[in-house]
Amino acid sequence: MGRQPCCDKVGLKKGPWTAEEDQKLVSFILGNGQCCWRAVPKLAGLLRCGKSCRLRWTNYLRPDLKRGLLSDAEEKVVIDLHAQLGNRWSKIASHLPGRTDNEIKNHWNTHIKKKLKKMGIDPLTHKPLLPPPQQPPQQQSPPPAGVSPEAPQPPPPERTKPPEEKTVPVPATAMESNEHGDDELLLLSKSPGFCTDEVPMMHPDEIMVPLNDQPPPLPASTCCAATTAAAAVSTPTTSYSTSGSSSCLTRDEDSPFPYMATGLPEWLDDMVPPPLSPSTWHDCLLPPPLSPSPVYEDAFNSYHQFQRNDALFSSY
DNA sequence: AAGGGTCTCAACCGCAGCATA
DNA sequence: CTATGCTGCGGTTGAGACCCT
Repeated sequence: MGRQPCCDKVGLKKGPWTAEEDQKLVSFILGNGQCCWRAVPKLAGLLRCGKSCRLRWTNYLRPDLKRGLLSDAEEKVVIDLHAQLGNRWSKIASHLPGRTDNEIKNHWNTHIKKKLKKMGIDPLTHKPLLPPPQQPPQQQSPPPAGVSPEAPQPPPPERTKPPEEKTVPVPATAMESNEHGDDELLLLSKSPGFCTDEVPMMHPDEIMVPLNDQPPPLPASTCCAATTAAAAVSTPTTSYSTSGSSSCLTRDEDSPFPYMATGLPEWLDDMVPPPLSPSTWHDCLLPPPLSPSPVYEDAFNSYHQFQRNDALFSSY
């Protein structure tokens, strides 16, 4: 009945990851692609459970992550989307390429919540904070600036699904703030909505690196197989360029590929081991799909779309 | 300079829904 | 159809960094 347990949880390490563990995990994934997380720790020689590996990769090691604080524009998008979706961080994150749900959640709790309270806005309801006691709930005052007047009540804090959310509506304020660029926001809203954990299963054979149309140039020192693979092992949402023109990654601090912007850590230099043979994967679990993934073609096709989105961000 | 308080964020926990045998 | 395992997600925690007195 059922499946094999993912891990026995006995003798597994917990707590902060060491550089050595990071190295093992990155090395393994760059060399072998992402297959079943359950099998990763065993194959990578890690005393961690697959869940922990997945989290570490998606929240910290993924090469396409942006680092640093959210920009004002990103913050605004988060606020608007939160007004629509509530605490559905993964959905919100899917609209912010290079950001993880965990990162957005943290930023919300540590920065945005305070900011909104300071502005007299209830971060839960996105309505003006009620003045002390004896106040009937749900007053009808107009919504504050930056909050969509038509934004429905965010779902209750519990994990209940909002009534309808097939298409995430573009925040009205964002739309209004961009009269001539509606299509760009629409594009944003229609962009492949990948949650940060929804990294497509990949195998090195699947990695497709755009060769024409000037892909983002890599720093000379990092133009190695590892870097290329690192750049390619990413969700389609990350194939955008953060620069407004051409396709160069010029803003280091905003680079979706932190290792590219700052140079790969030394330990990545001679990383990328020979990939596991399919039979090794087989030994562990299912064989990975070996045909080229159309996902990355789509990603590359939407390359310019994201360039436009970036322009939109900078116009806030 | 030291001690204490506050803040930040990586990582863990546990639940819900889905997949599979 | 049922039992069990897996994955994804949101909430929470706690160690380290930072700030203030």
